[in-house]
Amino acid sequence: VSLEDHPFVTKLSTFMKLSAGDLKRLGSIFGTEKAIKKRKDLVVDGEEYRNLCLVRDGYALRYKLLRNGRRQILNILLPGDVIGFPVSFFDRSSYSVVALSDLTVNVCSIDAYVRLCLERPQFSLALTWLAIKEAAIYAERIVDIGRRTPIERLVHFLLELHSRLLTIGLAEKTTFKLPISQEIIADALGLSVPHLNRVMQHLRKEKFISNNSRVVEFFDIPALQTLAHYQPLTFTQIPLPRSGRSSA
Amino acid sequence: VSLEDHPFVTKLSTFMKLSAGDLKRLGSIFGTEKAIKKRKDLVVDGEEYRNLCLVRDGYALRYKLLRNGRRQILNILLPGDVIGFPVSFFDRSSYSVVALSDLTVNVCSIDAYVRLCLERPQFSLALTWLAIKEAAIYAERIVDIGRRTPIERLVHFLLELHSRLLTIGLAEKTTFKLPISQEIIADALGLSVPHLNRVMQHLRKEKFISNNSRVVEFFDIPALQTLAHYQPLTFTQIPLPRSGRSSA
DNA sequence: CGCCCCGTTGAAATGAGTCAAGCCTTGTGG
DNA sequence: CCACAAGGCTTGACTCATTTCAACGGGGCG
Repeated sequence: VSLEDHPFVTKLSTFMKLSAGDLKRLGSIFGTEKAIKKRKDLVVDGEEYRNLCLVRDGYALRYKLLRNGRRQILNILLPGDVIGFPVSFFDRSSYSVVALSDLTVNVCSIDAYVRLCLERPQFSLALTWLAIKEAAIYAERIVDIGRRTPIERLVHFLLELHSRLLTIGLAEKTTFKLPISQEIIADALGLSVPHLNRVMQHLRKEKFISNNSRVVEFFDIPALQTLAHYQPLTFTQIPLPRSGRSSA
Repeated sequence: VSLEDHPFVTKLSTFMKLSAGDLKRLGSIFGTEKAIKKRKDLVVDGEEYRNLCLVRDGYALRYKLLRNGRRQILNILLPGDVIGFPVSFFDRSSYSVVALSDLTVNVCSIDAYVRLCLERPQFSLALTWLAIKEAAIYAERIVDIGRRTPIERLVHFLLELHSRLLTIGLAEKTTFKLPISQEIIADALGLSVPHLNRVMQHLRKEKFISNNSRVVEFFDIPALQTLAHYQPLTFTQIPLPRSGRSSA
């Protein structure tokens, strides 16, 4: 199976070079493509899960449900993201993942990936970089929820989503499709649905954004970035030696 | 320099085996031990930082300061933790790190560590595991701040800190030294200081914990775990082949 | 001895949640 | 093709948890 056009590869390419041989090995591990139906649970809180699972197409949700029925959404998984962060590295999951839309994914066990890493260490570094990126996204969410006002929070969330969609080619410069309901945004930002709704209306009224039928448009990105204290971050390249020591 | 008794090594040992040769190579990279004064900035928001830096002794704080003067604390860095997550992997930092106490650290550049990884891939996997652990801590913090009540939040925070201190041998079964002020806890949990104070008093009054001169004692850990929805997590071992392929 | 940090307390103000209802849109089945 | 159902969006009124602001006390450190 060829992975060249896989959004995961697109993401990897932003911080490392992949040789044809690398791609082939990746393909040999992530060969099987799997279709998942909307609403299907991929990971269940409390159960064991030990795979890397790459989203090729569609959206998913990583979340935790508390006893009192409250839900906190940790992240929205886009094409190229890894289902299995961070749960595959613990004896059992503490989060759930559910498909938001119909999904196609490529699955590979942790064990198989580790074997690949021992053979080609750059893949292990790639995994580190991805885990770090995940941590960085979470860190910004903490700041969002902990100390930013609801308006700032929402804007920050939208800017981040836009930026992530851009890197996998699923957004325009000032516009993108927002594939999620307000309930989901509220649960991601630690707000109630009515309040989120009012904040959204405020943003529309003040002409910061428009938002019709799940398409968001930013009217003044620099202003929004300032408002939300948004700092676009660029990854460093993995500092691999320039020699061909790791080619096929 | 010998690292055998370094809390970082203690942490690594919980999920991988380190040969004598591994330790020696690690020592060759993290050789220099550095003393840092209390209150000294280690990482500054907006500047470049590109080191792994291991805390051997003392405490530090990773935080972000917003324009309006609000501060969100991302994590409290304990002995064995890595200063440089996640900022060393981006072109410039978006967080600051400051020493909470006098500190001794071992520093190593990212480049040097990556060279080590290419030579011994298991170190690269170790870094992945650590990054994942960091992400998992952040994830729980998101749930804390987003959807747990202030009491749950505080208890969860204390349990987690206790568990982290236990793995590096700095806590007793039901007791530990809490090296931080209420202002810091408040900024970590997204609460105001007066309110955190009242929540703390509540916990004491209800005989859940005692807390004198920065020593915390838990009276009924299972009850506290239930109260806070706390799920202790155990890391999986890195699934390295049992053969000695990676020995010195 | 005095200062400063830290913990503590109180009163008042408010932002955000809750509950409940209505409407609009989308998808679906007859 | 229409009718209905279901989910998602919007609105309002009310409540109260939490913040804010301000002041005080104690204890350790210089």
